[in-house]
Amino acid sequence: MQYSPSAIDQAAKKIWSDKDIYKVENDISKPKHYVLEMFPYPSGAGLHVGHPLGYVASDIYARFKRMKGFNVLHPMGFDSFGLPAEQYAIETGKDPRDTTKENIATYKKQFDKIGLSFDWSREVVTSSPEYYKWTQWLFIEMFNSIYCYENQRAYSVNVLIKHFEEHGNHNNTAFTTNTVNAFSAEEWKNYSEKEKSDILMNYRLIYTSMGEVNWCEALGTVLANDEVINGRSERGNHPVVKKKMRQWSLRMTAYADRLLQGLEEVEFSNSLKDQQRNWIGKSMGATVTFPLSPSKGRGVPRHATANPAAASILYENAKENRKNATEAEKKLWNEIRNRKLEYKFRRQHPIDNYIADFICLEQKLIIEVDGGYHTQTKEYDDARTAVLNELGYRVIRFTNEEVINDIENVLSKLKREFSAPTTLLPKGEGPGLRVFTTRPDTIFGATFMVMAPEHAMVSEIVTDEYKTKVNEYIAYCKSKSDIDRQAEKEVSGQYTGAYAIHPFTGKLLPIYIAEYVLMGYGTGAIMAVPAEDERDRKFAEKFGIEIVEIFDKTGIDKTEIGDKQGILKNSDFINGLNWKDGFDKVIERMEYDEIGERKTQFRLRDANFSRQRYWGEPIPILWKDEIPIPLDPSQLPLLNPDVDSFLPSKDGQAPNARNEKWVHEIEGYTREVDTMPAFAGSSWYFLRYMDPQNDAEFVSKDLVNYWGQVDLYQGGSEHAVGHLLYARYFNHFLYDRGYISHKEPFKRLINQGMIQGVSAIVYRLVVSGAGKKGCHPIEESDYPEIFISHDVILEVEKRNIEKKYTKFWAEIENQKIVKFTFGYNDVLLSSEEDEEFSCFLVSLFKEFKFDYHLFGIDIEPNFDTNIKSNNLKIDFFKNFVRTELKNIDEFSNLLNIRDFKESRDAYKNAYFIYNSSQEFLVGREVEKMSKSKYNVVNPDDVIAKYGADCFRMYEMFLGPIEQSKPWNTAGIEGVSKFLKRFWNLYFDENGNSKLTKNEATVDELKVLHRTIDKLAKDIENFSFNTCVSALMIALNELNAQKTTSEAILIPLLKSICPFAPHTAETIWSQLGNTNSIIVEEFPSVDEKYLVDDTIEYPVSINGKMRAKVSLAADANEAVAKESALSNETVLKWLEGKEVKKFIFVKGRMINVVI
RNA sequence: ACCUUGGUGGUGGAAUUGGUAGACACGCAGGACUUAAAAUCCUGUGGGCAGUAAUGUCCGUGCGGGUUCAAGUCCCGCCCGAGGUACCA
Repeated sequence: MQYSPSAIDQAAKKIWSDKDIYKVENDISKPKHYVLEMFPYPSGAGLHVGHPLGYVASDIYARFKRMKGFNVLHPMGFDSFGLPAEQYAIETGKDPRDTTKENIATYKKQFDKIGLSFDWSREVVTSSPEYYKWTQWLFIEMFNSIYCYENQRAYSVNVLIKHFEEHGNHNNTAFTTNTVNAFSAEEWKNYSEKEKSDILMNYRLIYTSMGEVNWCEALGTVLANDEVINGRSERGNHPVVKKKMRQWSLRMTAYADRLLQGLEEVEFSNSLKDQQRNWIGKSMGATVTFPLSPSKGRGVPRHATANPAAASILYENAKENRKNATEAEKKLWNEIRNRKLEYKFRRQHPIDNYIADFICLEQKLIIEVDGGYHTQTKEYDDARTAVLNELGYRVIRFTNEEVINDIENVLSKLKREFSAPTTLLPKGEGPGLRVFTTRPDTIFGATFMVMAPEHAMVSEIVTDEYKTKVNEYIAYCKSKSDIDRQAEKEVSGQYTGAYAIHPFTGKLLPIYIAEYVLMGYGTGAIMAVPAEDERDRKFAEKFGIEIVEIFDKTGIDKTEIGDKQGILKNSDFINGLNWKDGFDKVIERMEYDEIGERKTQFRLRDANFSRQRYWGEPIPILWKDEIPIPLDPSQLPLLNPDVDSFLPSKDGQAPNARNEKWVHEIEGYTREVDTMPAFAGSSWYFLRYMDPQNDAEFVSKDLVNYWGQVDLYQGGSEHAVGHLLYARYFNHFLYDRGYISHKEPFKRLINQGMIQGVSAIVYRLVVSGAGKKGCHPIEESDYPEIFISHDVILEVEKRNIEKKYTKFWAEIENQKIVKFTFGYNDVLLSSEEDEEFSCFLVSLFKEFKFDYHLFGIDIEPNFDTNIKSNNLKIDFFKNFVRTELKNIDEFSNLLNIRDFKESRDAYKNAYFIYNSSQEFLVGREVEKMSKSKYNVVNPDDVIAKYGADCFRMYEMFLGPIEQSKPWNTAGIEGVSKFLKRFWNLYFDENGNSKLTKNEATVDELKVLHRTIDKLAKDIENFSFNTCVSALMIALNELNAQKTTSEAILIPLLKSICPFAPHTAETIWSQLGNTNSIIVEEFPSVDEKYLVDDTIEYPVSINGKMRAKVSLAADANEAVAKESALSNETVLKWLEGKEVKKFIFVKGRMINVVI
């Protein structure tokens, strides 16, 4: 047989399919090894060259392990629910069930072309009912589970219900982040079904709550973050707003600590662990409440209700009273302390000139217990009540007997009082501004407060004077995504006119709103410490706010100055302490003063588990009277209903609502119409591969015990915090509920870098409005598309000071652009240099006949008019579209305008701004290869030309697996030549075997065993590029030695098998073997060929390599010194100098210091 | 902005983890074979300077400092690219 990649591929594949070589048996007598790829989404564009990088790598690993005697599970399947298929369905009306099937078929064909050793009998597809039946079952399991924070594990919700029935919610250890009113067992029993359901909803691991979504009114649908650009929809440029909707959520916060601890027992890279740790974001700190001040005068902390003149005496008396509490007082205190009645009570609390027995400040409710220690007259009591009422307090009295004999009645009376309306508190005495800080020790450096612009309290505290400005600023922030807000380089913010009061110093701290504070983190407000925080400092500098230094950093090495160093100063009672001691002391004081408390905060949020989409698992819930009831598992799977369109229903509900018959299929109930997110199915699929056809369980216990953890999980680092955390959470949950026997799903994880695409970027000019104050957005359809050649953009960019601006305003006068405003900086153009560009803009406007109305400018359409006061806003740099690579010339980056116009309807009438050579260039950007970015390169063509093995080895040869790099076929010829020469090592030009029984020489054996040794080590380390190099080196050396010995070439053939299985298999069978080489044993290393008798030592002078000396491998330092110092070159360097130091590292090098 | 990660010849990358920088391959240049081309094979190939040459010598791993006998590798401070930032998967 002649060398021919396609013939080799076919021959090998025939042998494998005849033998069904990849079928994996559950043979528990063999040691197992589970090698898994991250679940691919079967995109309509088919597999691209980026995917196989990881697949080939783990295929090599799996084949290697198999040849090493392991029973290797190496399955593949498809994460086939998701947005792209749905989007395609909306656009074309095609059923995603069909398109998904087609896409999967394409993928499988492509996988097989590459020669990946998957056992397709174990294929798992998330969108198949046989699979999602179990995803739905899991939903119900989680819905019916709660998490006990004391025992750190999940239980059935029945455990909690039983607890409620026996004890109410006293000593309830179920995890929740909500506040739940106290109730007794008796009360629980009397609650309605709805009330019970609502209470349990606080604890279920899957629960409903209100959550925010990106709502696009024009499209009538919820958009993914991906689909929103600058506050507008990617499709159609329509406005997008945040809207509250009822959502299902996954209570991941319950597992925050477990997910953190679990990282200790897995072999992930440190960087990946760091990413997860940072994502979970456990931080220790404190919440502090800063009282608010009215805009004029001073407010006081809410609990400081005593008459200031008498305060110190009153506090002393109160303390005394607490010590001498009566029996009734003690009993009542026991029942109401620690928020047992939801609200906080204080006892013996001074108010004005009195001391109340018990007081709830939130409710302005005072409880007096009569007949106790202080026996006043009725007149006195009445007078006192009158005064308290005057101050806005309600007073409720109980007798000693009532409390002692009928406490239940007392408590229920109290609860009734809570529901009575309370008057709103005046400004400055309100609930205060609550902040979370990880650095309570810096509290004396706090000189201002910053709230997120969307903080609910902003509207309450803003003074009339600042209302307009604050609203303008809020509108500005609304148009930006959280990411954009944080990425903003320019500091911005707006003063509200209000002040908070520093709880220790009483100083007034101005309250700002600013985009850099996000509502989603902590409490949505911060105490700003400009001395210690970079962003706070910048803010303070910009707004001229005082910066109080609080750390004395003298004596600390400049290079080491960082956070948490130095000794506290200007900090009252913590002066002279280090940060940690200050930290503890401040918290201690805050807790005593009841203005704050120690708090552990997680950044991790509960995961949203609802999608208002069609193409996902229907949520197996029925609603009856606002109560969600899970389906009985026997009714699963709940299939995706047929719908007349994949768009949302008329009232904005998920598409499933369109099929009303389905929604009301079961009488008296309404079906949940939301579906699950894509991560539902992909968070547990690795368990299903063990037992893919089991219809009775999601996986049998025996099989999960045998296959256990995934030994090697391979996938992209883009899944570091999403998929990997969800999957770990699901696995921990299943472990807790006793379904599987291991907590962590993935033992070892290798991150593959991405093969990136090089997208073609067509820049677009967006003219969006007019007016000095802000711009009035106009719809995309109001004017035609305008595209600009990339080099023109670069030209504009070059003239800008700030490199990354996104906006500029142009003022136009006498047909010339006279002034540009970039962001906040004015840039005056020197007329000469910018003549050309001015002209381009003017001609642009002429091209459009400059219809001002078109641009939303209300002004005479006359160029000679002075229109200085009206500004156009033109966005360049974040406005671009990507185009298919076939529309451009890969080398010159010229756009084929005709093809481009054809590619979308919207571009048919587009305008193009050329460069001075009348050319139109696209920009190129290296980014993730993805269908949506039109930068996909398909592997099929490569395989057709070079064969599967060449493709496999070339992908490996590109570089380290974990590194990302753009796809480039430049070096593929080298690998192709290698394979051909490798074939020619075994066969002459007539296709006859060249192998002989010649005895191998020592040199040949050295080459062989060093290669095998290198391969075995590098495969374990997932370093495949060096494996390919090693094989190339081996071939070069064996060719030079004209090796024909079987003793060398047969082991070599086996060692290349994991990398180039088609070539190895075909050579193997051509040599007359009838079994498959895949089941042969990987050759082992003979250590004796790895060592050399002599070593060539490099000799350095002062660290620079100057000479070489050959020494026996066991030479000692004395021998080395003698040899080195007598070397000619070394002597030349030594001339006139003495040897100060001689360094000898055995087996490595020699360094002579002179 | 934050978290993670990377930056080495014209290009992809190697470097036993602190010890000969540029393995292996592409590309390029020159040569052999050929009427010619392709394919194949051979030689050279980081840059500067000196030399006819062998060779010698200086510089050189994004930039600026530092530690060390010795730094691509460790430390400090920057610059740039990529991934993620919770509904792409």
